[in-house]
Amino acid sequence: MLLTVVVKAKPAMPRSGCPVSRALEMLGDRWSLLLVRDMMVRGLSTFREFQNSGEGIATNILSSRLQSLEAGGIVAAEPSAHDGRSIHYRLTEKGIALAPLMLELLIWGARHESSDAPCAMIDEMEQNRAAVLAETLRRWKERDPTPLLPRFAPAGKTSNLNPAKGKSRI
Amino acid sequence: MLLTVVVKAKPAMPRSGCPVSRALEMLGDRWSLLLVRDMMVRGLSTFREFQNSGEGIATNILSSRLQSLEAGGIVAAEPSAHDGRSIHYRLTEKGIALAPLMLELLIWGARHESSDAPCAMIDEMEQNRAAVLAETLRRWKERDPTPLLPRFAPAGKTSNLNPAKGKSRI
DNA sequence: ACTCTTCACTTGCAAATTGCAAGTTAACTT
DNA sequence: AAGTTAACTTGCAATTTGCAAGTGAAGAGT
Repeated sequence: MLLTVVVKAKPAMPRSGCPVSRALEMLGDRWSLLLVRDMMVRGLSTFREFQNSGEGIATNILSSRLQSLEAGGIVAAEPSAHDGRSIHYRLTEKGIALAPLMLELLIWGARHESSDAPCAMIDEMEQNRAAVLAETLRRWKERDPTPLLPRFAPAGKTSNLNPAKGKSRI
Repeated sequence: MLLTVVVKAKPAMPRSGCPVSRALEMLGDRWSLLLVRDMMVRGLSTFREFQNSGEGIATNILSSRLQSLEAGGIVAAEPSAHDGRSIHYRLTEKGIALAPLMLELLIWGARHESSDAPCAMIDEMEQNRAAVLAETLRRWKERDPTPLLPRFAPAGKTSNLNPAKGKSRI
């Protein structure tokens, strides 16, 4: 049948052996890290959820990115137990290992580009990096889909990070 | 004269207010962070140096990316004092603030993608994040162009990070 | 059992971006 | 004064992206 899988344009060039360059080969585009974010901090896992995630990714691009992330060992796809149509994409260990990077990206973005993230939340995360990462890892391990962060666009509710009232002492 | 500066395709879409998304609008491509890396840890600063940096960026793309980074306030261009042709690109505060992100990217890349970075070096950086970042900041402030990291491709020499023999106690 | 949705993708195509090679201009060097 | 170098443009072909409209299999509703 000779299936032709055209995933994410890796058109020859082996680039340099610099780890930064290698990492960017996989993640250096507009969408890949956004999908990782959706899985990591917003608890999304299906095609449909990513599609409605709010950034307006085209379905063909979404499909292509999911494939390249899977090919790169960052996400794993598993069929849903309750719905034969549905597929759940989940971060692998390699994928969840992007958490520190994601956190720094988030902090930098909030500090230096205009964003809807409240300053207090960013302050808190910046001062409790380890706790945030621990909580992120916990969610991943326990398959806890509760969003760690709100969506920031549609006047969402506040974060789950503040230990004030929440049950989890992060 | 109506100069038309076509910088880096930001073609309308205001995306979401998520800080991660905003950060990726500026940095989410194959080249931008590579240029930041060149400036941050390899001490490069001129067009020519970036061009010969080893990743094979095309000159028109390089030009376009430098413009977008400048427009985004991440780098600043200043004419060379000694050579009227030459322009030095230097990270701004906003740019050097990407250091933690860059470090995590480097660590992740080295750990999870094949790279030429020696494990010992990565171990060291991972355990001394704060020191590495402090040294990076110092270099930036003092305009010290000595590479913090080697080029990893052409069998370069080892890092400047190891305090064993180096003068700087990081 | 039959129809209507929903889910996860494809496909076709136009528009935008990228990469390559070949200029161009002003500033050194000899 | 001629040649070289730095920093870019320009033209154009090859990719890649984005949009709209399918497709096929699995569930839901009746």
